[in-house]
Amino acid sequence: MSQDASRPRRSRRGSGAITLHDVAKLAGVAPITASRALNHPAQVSEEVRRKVSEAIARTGYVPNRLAGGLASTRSRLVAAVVPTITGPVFLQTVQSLTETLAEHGYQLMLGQSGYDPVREDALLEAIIGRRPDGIVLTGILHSASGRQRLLASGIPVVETWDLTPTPIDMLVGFSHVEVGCAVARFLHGRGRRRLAAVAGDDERAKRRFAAFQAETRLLGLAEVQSVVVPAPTTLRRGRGALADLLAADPSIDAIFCSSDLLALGVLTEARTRGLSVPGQLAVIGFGDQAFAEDLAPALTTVQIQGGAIGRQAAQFIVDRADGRTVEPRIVDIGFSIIERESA
Amino acid sequence: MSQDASRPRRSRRGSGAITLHDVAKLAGVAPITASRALNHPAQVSEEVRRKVSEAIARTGYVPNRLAGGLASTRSRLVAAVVPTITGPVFLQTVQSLTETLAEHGYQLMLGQSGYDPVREDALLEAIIGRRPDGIVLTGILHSASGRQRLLASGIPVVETWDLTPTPIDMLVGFSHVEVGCAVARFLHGRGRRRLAAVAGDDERAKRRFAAFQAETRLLGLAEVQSVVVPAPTTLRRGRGALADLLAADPSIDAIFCSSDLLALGVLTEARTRGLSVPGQLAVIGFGDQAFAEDLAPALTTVQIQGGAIGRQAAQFIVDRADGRTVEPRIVDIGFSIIERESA
DNA sequence: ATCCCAATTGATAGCGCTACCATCGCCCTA
DNA sequence: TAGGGCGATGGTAGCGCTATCAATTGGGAT
Repeated sequence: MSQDASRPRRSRRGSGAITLHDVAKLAGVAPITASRALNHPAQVSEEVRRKVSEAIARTGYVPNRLAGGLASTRSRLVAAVVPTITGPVFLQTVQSLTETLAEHGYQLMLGQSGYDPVREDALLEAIIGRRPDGIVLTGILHSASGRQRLLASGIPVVETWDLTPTPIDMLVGFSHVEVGCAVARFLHGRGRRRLAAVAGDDERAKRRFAAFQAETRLLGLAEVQSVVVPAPTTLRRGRGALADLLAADPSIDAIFCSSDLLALGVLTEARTRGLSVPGQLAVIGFGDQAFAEDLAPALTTVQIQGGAIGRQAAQFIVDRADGRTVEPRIVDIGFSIIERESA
Repeated sequence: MSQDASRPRRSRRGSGAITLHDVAKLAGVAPITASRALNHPAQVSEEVRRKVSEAIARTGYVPNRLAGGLASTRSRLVAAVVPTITGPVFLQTVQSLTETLAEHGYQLMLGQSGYDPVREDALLEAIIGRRPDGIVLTGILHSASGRQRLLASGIPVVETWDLTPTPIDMLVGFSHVEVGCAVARFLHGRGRRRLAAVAGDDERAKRRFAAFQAETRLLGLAEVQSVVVPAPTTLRRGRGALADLLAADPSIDAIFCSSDLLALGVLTEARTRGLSVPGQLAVIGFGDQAFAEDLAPALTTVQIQGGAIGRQAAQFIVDRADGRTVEPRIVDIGFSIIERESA
């Protein structure tokens, strides 16, 4: 009787929500048994499972994953970092990443690194503080200090959309160098001799461009005309780029664009100038956005399986979280040139 | 001496990472003081602040937000739900949402509801389980049971991209009905008399279309020709839609498209058919995507300040989290018709 | 000197959950 | 019958942090 007489010294805080204890009480089992019924159903009897799920249905209980994560050191949260979500390039990857993770009970945290290294650092801190079970980096060249922090955090990291010999941890991507070479050879094979390029000013686009240029030289063609446009690549930049390119050298007969949107800009500008594509000018894009195949002329472009990248990245993280060893840790997803009408 | 002699009965688990206790010890203060130095710096002396930040720098400590969230019932996590991230419509909103939240120390969790109500329910459960400080719903008509769950969770909810008299909680959007009416009047004012529409089959697009149709009748014009295209709206659908529309009635002189991408499809198809825009056909889009202004002809379209929606939604949630009362809880962000060349 | 108040700092006790170990039957082997 | 092994359940003790209250100090005000 007296055990209850003295009011608790401090007031309870808590959210007031239904907890696992409430469910357990209602089901007539110990809290830990209720926990097992949810997380390791094979370990409890059929009857317990039934009673617990009944109690959950009756109470509308939703497990507190913060508490679960804290106790088990598994947050079931995965962070994805993109430069900016409005760039359409990584969307497919983010989408399939989200979906694949959801299938395994993981939730995606989205971070935008923007173009500011200070923000990038703050973002990393915010992410690591949430103790995600994995971090997916897409299209970002992180600072050395960021790399250091990621390493120190011990969180599985998947870098994507690139291929480097020394990944932080795991990697799924493709070779931008090979893309550049392949496009140069492709255009050459189509009889084009005066190649030009519109390159975004991000690291990867530059690498594609450099390889494109190198391969062009190897093929004994004229020096590549080029313009570099600041990120993000837009239709407008594409229009402007063609204008600049033409002003510098009206004889160009092919253009490799750093993105499909840029290519659409080039196509648009070419049309307004009465330049026929592919007759006078071949145009090839990069990304194979959904709209590419339905343009007039249909856009020839480099296709990257963005969805496959996301799925593989998710798989990497799930495997790692389940304690499986991930081998090999580098997956080259490849690319292909989709021949349509524009080149 | 003996206090240390008996080993702890059970092995420690823990992540092995630096904790606030380690930092506090190094700084020579109590853990709670170190906590305050971080979270309520005004409450501690200059010296403590200095010692603690020094200890943090030396150890590379990153606070565990799961633990913090559990203890304070404030996760500093905000969930955003979009139908699919690959639809470009909400990107601007998601971007500004992420950014604004980041400025206030919040992180965004992204969920895709897809088109499957079962997944929607699972998503809601995953979200609520994380105890976010707010949930932003964009462009989704959630099931009644979902609405119920959100209400029961007590988490602040912001619905966006729409205007309903009975929001779950807070709302920032605009009237799709007004958009439909305004576009009809706009086209009428431009001398168009045989209006047509390409509508996506989501709830909002249908409402815009219905209003467009109603207003057309009010203006005494001919019945609106229309096609409904399944989500997601793509360039291809736009091309097909124009073909269908023309087949049904070659005399149409204006088309209201449910998205800019659809409009681009219509523009593309019109061009391949030698139909002049805006001469023979006026085209008006919806969304004012970045590319709209640089098309040839530049696309006349309905502009929605997606970024403003995201910012306002973030503000709502931050205000609520800070205990401020949010009033009014409904914000009409409006829209405007951007006149360019296509209509 | 006495009291009061504010400013600092600290001790305590959880937040809601799960890892770890212990316990309890029960059946099987010897 | 004793011992061993296994499956199911429970008790305990935290995960790393912060809300709450308590204690201490150092001035003013009286």
